[in-house]
Amino acid sequence: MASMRVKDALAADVGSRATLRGWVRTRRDSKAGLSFIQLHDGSCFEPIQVVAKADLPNYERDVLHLTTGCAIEVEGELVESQGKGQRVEVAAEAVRVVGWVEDPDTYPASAKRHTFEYLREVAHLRPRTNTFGAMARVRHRLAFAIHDYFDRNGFFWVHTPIITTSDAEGAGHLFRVSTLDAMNPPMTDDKRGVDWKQDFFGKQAFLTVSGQLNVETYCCALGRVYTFGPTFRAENSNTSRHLAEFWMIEPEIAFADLRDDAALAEGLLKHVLDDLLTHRADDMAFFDERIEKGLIDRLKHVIASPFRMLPYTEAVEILQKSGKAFEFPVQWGGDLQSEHERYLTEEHFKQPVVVVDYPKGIKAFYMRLNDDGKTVAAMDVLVPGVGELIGGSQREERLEVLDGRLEEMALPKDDYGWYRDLRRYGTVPHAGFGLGFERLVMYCTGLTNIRDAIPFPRAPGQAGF
RNA sequence: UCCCCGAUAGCUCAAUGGUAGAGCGAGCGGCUGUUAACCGCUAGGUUCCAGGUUCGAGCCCUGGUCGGGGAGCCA
Repeated sequence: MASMRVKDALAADVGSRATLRGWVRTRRDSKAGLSFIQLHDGSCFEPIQVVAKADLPNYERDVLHLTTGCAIEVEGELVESQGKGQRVEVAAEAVRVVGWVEDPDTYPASAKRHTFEYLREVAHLRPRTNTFGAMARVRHRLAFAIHDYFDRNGFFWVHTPIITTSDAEGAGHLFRVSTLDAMNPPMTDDKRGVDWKQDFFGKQAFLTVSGQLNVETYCCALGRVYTFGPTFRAENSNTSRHLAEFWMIEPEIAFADLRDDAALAEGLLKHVLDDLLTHRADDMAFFDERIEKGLIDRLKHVIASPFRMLPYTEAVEILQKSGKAFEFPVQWGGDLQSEHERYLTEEHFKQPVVVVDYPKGIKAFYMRLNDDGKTVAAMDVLVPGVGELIGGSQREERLEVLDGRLEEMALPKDDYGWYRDLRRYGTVPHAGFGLGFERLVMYCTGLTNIRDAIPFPRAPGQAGF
């Protein structure tokens, strides 16, 4: 008989026959001559209850020794449950042990509450817990919904490179990619440094920090494009919101300005939240009950209300008039600190806020200079609990202005040859943003540490598993 | 990288400088169509590492390592 997944068994008609395979979550015995086994196989949040009676030939030998984590195969009939808590259960006719837990006393994912800190140390077993099973399914659904939204709106997924030789993307420290012998690298003739010409790519290479510059080229040909892939930052940042390896979604739209960009961000977020609540209602109910009370209502509120657009200059005024004693003073021209962003989105507006038109001095070279000459068409989408979920901008499409910005920031024009070409050959206004996927997962689940929003987190000093 | 806090049983945590304990988990037994089951018993320890102070250190001091919270950088 073909095996059935728990998800389908829970929805199947009473009287159906089923073979189920999965892992034991708990076992409870009754002296009435039967054992209850909660079996999960990852297909959905709920486990299914298996009722194994004492007349099974291996009841004494096997069933009574099943512990949390054992892998089993159960064959039987789906029957109406006599107990409360579940509609159907499996009346087992055979229980086969596929894999035992060798020492139940030290099984790292035993049937008790574990802290997230501890579970990070057993990242290979934590997917068996409620929380991390749910996290994995939510991640999948969010990724699916993102692709779905873009596809429906005429976007094309562009696969930008992971390895880049452009060290000028201006977004933090890079991880070097090299095949040279680190102990004894070839040196230049003057012995002053490593001779990168002899390296694999004939020049220095790194892991990408952003696909933006690359995706802009396809934007200026296909019109609506996006990237969705891993990105890397070699920054020594130790916070609950940063990873050294994270996934980023970067749409780029042609013939568009910052307002179009903000509208896209809002449309995308609302679509994926709605899709998630619809398709992963089981996991979301768990996050709502156990991780963050009121989570579902919060997300529904976000879907229902328009995002608040807030020019940076107004944000500064609000902060200055707030009467709050901030650790860092608020003044026009400086970047908003975490505490400022938190105040705006968590206390003042209590909803996502799109801060736009930042001072040019604190933003990247490629952001479009506004007519005031002081600000650039940049935006940050700030959300309660997570902070900066999205960072984006309208790109500078005027070659002479772009060159002026490069010069201002002392960046070598020659390094931006192909990027500048886009402004020389049929340039158009265009805009885009970067959405941190793990931050989205945090925002949607209520998880408060980004290391719990990705299967295998990479952070300074952490790359086990 | 900076500031603060922490590290004791498989896990979560107690323990005036003087015999290292509990809850959960685990094993065994009891009870029960159970469902975070319940009741009883039992096992389980190089107190993170290296030094130091002391008659005596889980506790005090110094230096590491690792973890957490916050900050910066950002997504």
